[in-house]
Amino acid sequence: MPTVHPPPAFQPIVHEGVGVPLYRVVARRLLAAIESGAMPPGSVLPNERDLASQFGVSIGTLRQAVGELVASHVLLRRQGRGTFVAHHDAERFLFHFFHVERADGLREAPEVETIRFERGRLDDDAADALGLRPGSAAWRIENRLRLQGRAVVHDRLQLPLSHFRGLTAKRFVERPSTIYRLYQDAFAITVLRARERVRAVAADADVAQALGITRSQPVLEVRRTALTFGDRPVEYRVSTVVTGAHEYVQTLSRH
Amino acid sequence: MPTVHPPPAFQPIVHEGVGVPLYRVVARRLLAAIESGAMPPGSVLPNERDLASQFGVSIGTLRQAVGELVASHVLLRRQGRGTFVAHHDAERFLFHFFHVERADGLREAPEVETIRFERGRLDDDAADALGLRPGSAAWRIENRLRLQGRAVVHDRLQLPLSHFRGLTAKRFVERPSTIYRLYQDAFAITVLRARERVRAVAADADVAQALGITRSQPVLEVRRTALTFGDRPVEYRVSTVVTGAHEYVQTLSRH
DNA sequence: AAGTGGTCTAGACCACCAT
DNA sequence: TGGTGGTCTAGACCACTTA
Repeated sequence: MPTVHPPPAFQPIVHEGVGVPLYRVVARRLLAAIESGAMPPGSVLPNERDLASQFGVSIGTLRQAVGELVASHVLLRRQGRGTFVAHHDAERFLFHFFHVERADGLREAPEVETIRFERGRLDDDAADALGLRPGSAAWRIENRLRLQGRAVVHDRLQLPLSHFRGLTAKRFVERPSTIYRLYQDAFAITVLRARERVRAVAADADVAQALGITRSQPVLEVRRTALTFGDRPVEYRVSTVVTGAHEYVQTLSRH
Repeated sequence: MPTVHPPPAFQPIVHEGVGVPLYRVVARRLLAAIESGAMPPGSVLPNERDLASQFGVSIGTLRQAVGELVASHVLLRRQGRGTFVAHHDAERFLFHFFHVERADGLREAPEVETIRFERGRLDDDAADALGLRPGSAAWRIENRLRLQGRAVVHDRLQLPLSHFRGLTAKRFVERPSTIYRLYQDAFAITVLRARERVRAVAADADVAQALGITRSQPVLEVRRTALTFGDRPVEYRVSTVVTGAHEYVQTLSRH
């Protein structure tokens, strides 16, 4: 039997206009192969010598191209093992996309409990963030996240139906791993990064009930737009965080 | 006349234990020269060929060392001009350390107005963040920041006296550029990055008065620890942000 | 032992910038 | 025009992983 994902054979690079560095052309070719599904998340790339000769470039140039994609978390290098197309897992989610931790610095993956799942329409904010028309068909999902057994975060997700056709409550709830991993495995959508805008607001009745807090208590409201390749938005969510025992954490300027 | 900052001559690298890559040894040497003051912020490095031969390494290895320091914002490369020791300016501050912008995405540098400047003592939080004893002598400073003429942020800074000896209200207020630039020029302290922890709280009387808002209105409280070389903490500040017209913004996972 | 990525060399030539 | 960093080559050898 053939392997499930035969690595594509890359054609030598010819000229591709002046001013564009060769390594960037190579990086774009690799990215295109990943986006097209020819090299799915988790799959291994041909080794660097082979790749370099397929592209007709030196190994140094090939490494510079791969290095760019590693820096943007599209690829993952593991010495002695190979280079892999990055995929979502609990660790990556925790590190890159979940920025709530206990006041004393303890980080842990949240327990997610889905409290609402229905077909609906994008509200104005979501439509704006996703670049779609308000009222477009969408999944509307609410989750409650617990840390150390305590309800700390309330999430309202809006997913455009056009990207997530065929999603069901059952598939959503019974996913084997994180939500972003589900996007990736079931819909070939890879979340690479996200923009977040944070405000302080008074908890509304909905959130207060879901999190068991007093109405009008100050809470963080985090509005996130998740992006895939080419910075195309694929998910809009509003997270409400009860701060006090837990906090929203950022390290500025690491890059 | 001699130039103000003659670039130090670097000695060839001999062995430096196994397992440590050569380029990392070179990077540490450069960093040490910067930390020691031999290459002050804004100064230009010798060109890459010369540096490589001083260290006795190939230009590729030298470039890899410099590349690491550029990635961590210690150095700055400008093609055709040279490699420079990074220094703080309004642009860098805005980009790396000021994450408040108008709800519609407009970013602008804040107008800073100092409303309190006095000698005092570190409180428990600041002492903990700075790794010093509570009650250590410190400068305590309060600023009000305006955006588009509107008071949006209230800052409470605590600076350990030991690092900022000789600071005066006059020097602080009449600094020619940003606060971090003052740290750098007057105290040889370069802020490289910062950790921030964000909570939603009700505005206290102090803050409400300074920002002209109602007491108990939900506001963001951002507690920042600013770090220099070796992740040594040098400043602790609590910023209170009125969100609504303005927001706290983050882009996750760029790196 | 075989295969992978990681480090390092000793160049050549290009693109950009100041003068 | 001369100097800078940026790109690219064609290797050699090292360190790590797996079998």
